[in-house]
Amino acid sequence: METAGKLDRAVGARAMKPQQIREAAARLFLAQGYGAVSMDAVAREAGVSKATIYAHFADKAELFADLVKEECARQWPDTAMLESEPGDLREALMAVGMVYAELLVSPKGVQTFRMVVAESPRFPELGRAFYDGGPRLIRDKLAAYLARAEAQGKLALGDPRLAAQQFLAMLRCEHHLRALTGLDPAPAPAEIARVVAGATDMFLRAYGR
Amino acid sequence: METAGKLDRAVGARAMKPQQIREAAARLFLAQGYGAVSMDAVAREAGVSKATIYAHFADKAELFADLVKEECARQWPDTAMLESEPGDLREALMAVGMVYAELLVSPKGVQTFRMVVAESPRFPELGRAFYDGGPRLIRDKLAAYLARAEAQGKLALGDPRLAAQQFLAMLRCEHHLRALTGLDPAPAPAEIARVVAGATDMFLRAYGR
DNA sequence: GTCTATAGGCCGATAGAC
DNA sequence: GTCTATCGGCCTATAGAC
Repeated sequence: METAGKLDRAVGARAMKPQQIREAAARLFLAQGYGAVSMDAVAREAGVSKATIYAHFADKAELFADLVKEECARQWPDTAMLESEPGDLREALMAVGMVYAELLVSPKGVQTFRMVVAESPRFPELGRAFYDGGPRLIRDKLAAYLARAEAQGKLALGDPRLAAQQFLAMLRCEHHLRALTGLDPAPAPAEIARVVAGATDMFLRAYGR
Repeated sequence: METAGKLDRAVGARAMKPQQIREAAARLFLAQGYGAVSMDAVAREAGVSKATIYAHFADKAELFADLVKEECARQWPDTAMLESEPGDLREALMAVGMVYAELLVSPKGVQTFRMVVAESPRFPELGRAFYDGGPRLIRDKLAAYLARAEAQGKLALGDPRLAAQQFLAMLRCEHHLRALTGLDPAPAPAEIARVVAGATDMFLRAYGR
């Protein structure tokens, strides 16, 4: 197609088709899983031929692993608020709790979690990318934040890392479980807020001064 | 085979082959997932022909769903301790916490969780069977137990159900996450005990009297 | 780089003998 | 009920033209 060819050169979009492929494959794989998506389906969704896919990706496994790893790296929320000096603790816990809890039950969050858990036996790299880039990172940042708050006399923790784990675990609540099992794909934001407030209250009752 | 035929009749084992099929299929499906297991593989593992499988199960989907549902119903631990009158609270929380936390990271527990989460989009019944038979049941029993303890003046809860969720969520901890993602398939029992003790301590600090 | 066409294999499910 | 043998289809991956 002459027009498309000229457009490619006009915008310097050498990586246009590869990008189309990545986006189409990500949509399909995340929604349906590795085994249920055929390369024909990816080609159709991307509007290219199957041969074009194989010109850019070695095989189906590489395409899948590439995309899921990318999704693992990108989806995590901004936690800059945990790097500043501790101000109002309740406010900080509510804020970080809300963004994390909402991510957990969001469509993207649920799909990514599903793929990683389902395919990590065959793609061990996915488990590593997901855990290190997400839960582990957040836990470390929160643990450091809590330790600083304790140094300021605002908390009485035994083990900051354990305390961080406990708070985050309370966010991976039944709403998360119900979203993962398809029983409640989209919990109401008010419900999420209630759980986050509950976790914050309980955390401060146990560890606050 | 004459001998096997006589044996079948001798022990009245009309359902011998079906049982072999169930066990073989359960092993393979739980370990490798729906898409990765072929009916040929099930036949080989069970020591029967493919046609025999289809004489007992309508198709691959039914066989899979049957087995996973069965596993969902069977695996949950005994929670009779939550039905008696509340005695020592710390002891009860530690006991129920240990059996639940150990189940969560056990090979069977991890495999079942993986299958349910991975396949619930295509098999919604699995999500229902898992959630209602497991997490929901335990949560309801624990909530009722905590409410009775509160009536005895042993606790000061806002919402018993929320409190039960919080305690159980702390058991679905990072060990669970790491087991699901294949990063740490078998956490040390001492590590589990530490998490359960931590959850119990924190719970009693927040809600105890 | 991108296409059409196809190789080559495996899979789910069934037919028919016993 | 159980087997052997096989069908039709779909899937991954590639060859070869442009």
